[in-house]
Amino acid sequence: MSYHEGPQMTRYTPAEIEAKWQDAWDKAGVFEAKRSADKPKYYVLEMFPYPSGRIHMGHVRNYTMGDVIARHKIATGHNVLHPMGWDAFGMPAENAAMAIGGHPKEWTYSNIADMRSQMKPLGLSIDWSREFATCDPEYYGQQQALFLDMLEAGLVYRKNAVVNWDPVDMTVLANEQVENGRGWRSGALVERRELTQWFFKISDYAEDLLEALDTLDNWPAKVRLMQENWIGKSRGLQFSFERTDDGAPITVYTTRPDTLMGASFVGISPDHPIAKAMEAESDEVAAFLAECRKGGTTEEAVETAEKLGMDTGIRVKHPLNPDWELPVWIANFILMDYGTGAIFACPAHDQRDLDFCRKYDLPVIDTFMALDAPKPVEAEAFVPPKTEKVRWINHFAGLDVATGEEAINATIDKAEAEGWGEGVTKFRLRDWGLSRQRYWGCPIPVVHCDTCGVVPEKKENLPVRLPDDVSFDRPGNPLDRHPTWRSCTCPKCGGAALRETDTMDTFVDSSWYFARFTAPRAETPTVAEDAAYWMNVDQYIGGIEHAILHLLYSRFFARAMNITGHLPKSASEPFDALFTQGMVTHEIYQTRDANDRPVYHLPEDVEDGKVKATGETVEIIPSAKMSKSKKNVVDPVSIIDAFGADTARWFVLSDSPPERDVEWTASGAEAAHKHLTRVWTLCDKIAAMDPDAKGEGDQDLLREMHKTIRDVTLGLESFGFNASIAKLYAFTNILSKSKAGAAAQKEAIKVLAQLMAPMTPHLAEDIWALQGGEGLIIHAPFPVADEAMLVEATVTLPIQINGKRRGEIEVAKDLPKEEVEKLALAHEAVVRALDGAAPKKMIVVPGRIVNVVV
RNA sequence: GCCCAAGUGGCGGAAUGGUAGACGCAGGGGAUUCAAAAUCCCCCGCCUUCGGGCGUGAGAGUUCGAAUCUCUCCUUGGGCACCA
Repeated sequence: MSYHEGPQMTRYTPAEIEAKWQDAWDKAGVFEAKRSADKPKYYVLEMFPYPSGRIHMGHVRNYTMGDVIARHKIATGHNVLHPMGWDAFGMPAENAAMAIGGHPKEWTYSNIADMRSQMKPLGLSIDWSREFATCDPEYYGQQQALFLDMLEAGLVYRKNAVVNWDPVDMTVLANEQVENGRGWRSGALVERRELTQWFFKISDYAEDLLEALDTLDNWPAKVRLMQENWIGKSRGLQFSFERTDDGAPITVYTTRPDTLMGASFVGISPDHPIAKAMEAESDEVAAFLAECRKGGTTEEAVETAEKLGMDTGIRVKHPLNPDWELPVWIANFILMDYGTGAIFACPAHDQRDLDFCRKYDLPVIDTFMALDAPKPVEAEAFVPPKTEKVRWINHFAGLDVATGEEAINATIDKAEAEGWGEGVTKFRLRDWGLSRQRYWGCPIPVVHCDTCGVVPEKKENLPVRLPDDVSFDRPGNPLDRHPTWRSCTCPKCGGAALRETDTMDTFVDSSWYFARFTAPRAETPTVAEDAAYWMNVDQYIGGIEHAILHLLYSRFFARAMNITGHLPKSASEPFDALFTQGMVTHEIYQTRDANDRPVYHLPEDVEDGKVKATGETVEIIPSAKMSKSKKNVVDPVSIIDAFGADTARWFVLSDSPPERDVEWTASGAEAAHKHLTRVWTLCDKIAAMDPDAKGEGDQDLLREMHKTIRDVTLGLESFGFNASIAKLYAFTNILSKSKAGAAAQKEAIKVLAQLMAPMTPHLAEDIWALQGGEGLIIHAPFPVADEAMLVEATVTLPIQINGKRRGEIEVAKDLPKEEVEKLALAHEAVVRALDGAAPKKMIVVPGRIVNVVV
């Protein structure tokens, strides 16, 4: 450290300075959000975590991004709300109780305490006074009040729906508890079984939720597209097939009515009323339906299951030709939830129908063929885009060459004119089933009374609290078998009644927490003035895995909360801007045991490709999402202990664009730390300069400084944190080599600290203090680039020949096109390429490029 | 099976129609040091007959010009309604 003159250099000791500044922020209460009219408000929110007990690098990345935004907004004069809470209900707590004993409540609250203490050293700009957990009775009691208001508003109802049923454990299983069609604990083959369950009428809002996607300009296009596809608006034809017996007609819905002449059979869902009626009378049908009900409830399980069918013996008449009879089959791939639960199959133009027809030897009839290479369908269905023109065979509306779209419209028009069918709009979106047959969730606040039926609990009796004395030694819902909890009095007649034992889906908890943060201690779900002031969330940040369900449910809830008076109309779209960040990944280190089974090793136990303890060589598997089972995890706490929070923060932002995955590498973390040490040392060096010392290149340094301000700011405003950091690296290089005078260097290092402050707030505060900055850096106005310093007199124009770069010329910024052409033609590379001939064409894009076509 | 993304040097990535590889890691060379660590400086896509040629998962297309736009395919990741 003796390579330059000056006082004894200090060491960069993050442990000391980080604690010091966190303490200073706390004392000054800088992150406490208060309503005030003097500044614009800014609400930044990261998706709140599930309290698993340990924070992981994904959390560090997520919360650091939010923190960068929050700190930048504070520095640009905003009144910032940046809260934190816990998505605390859910299955893992019950699983832990089953596996290791204890109570979900104790497990959860102890995890929250652990995670909070791991999170605090990161120095996040969080208003901890607003913290809550969704399992706090103060929170879920308000959620129950919301539920009652929604019930009253007609947004909640009960109906039957299928669940995964474990016939051995006699319990409902979550999708993730079904492994290869078997229950995770019992190993029994899972069945689909119907239960009466509670639903939110999200389908009432299908059209609105779809249309409003267009207003979400600051959401990723891919998220909007995913939601659009999920809502799945379609226009099709609904009509009925008359039966040849005297049974009621079978109503079908199809999005491809134009293929009606290619109909092969009519298919009904195993859950269709006709199938169910037959089940009671026929052992054969009952056995077939039992077969269809094997397997889980997921769409994936249903769609990838082997296609099964059974001829019901029922025959129907083709609507266009009463002499044409079609068989009615029960088919396991038809969903009762979509359309009418019945279809007609056109195997020539639908692969699924074709597979089915080939298997069961049903006819395949072409209805149209390609214009260029017409050939009958064999093993592959012919499914061109609906916008492609095709040649129709025997089209009943007289079409010859037309697109699918045109044919669909013609068919619907014809059906409506002739009165045998109508064009209808349907949505793929189903109502939201919120019932869960589990303990650790928000109790649904209704009672079942023998005389009054289903009765809402009175609001003054909320919260309906979960009982603490429960056990998890048996499968099933402990609320069901609790000796006394269910007993209550009917709010309506005062007679003896039983409580509902279903609890709410945890997605309900996370569908309004953002609104609760605006008034977290209120005796009502929200407070009008606070909601009006803080909503909407200006920037929401979270994982892409929540692109559909969580975000769609939250959008629905915001609407429901508006009509029940808990949110203003303007908050119907609660998230003004959304950013979906990528995961943190790491290589996987694997060896094999005596039985050739894989054994995984923590990164900290591996050195130079060998297991430290045994010297075994590890196999390196490419980076994947950090997971405990693969042991490719790096504990943020140990990184903070080794390098400090600023290093961890700097690294998770530096190496990859925020929306992409970032690979954690030990060398990358060390490099980040090395860089921060370098900035620290540079600060010391500048502080030690004679304040009056003159130098050379002051203007150049300041010019670069202003360019850096411009570029870093742009990065901060557009989630280009990695780009901002690259510019900060570059400017640090320039500053450390600069021979400028003391005043310019001091200005430069202070601005550098300010630009770094959102990412490395502790280091920045320390530099600011050492360089005599006024107050806390977090309160100092963010630097603004001076436009005058950004203007360049000349510009370097690349010269291309046939689009390939072959040279460059330096020209005045506003040199006329003709002059540029002359200079380009005089360039030696151009002269050589032309070899005396005239150029075919010249493209001059002022200030950008010259392209000579020869 | 269906829906949505992503693919660029040895590695992470930059450039969103205009100089491909900014910035960082790894690597190589040098300075400093008794030596090392640390630090500092320089080099660093591939091939080359030193003219240049090739190069952004593969193949085609649009354009004066394509990593960027279009189509087909391959691979990887996310979601599929009871994981959160």
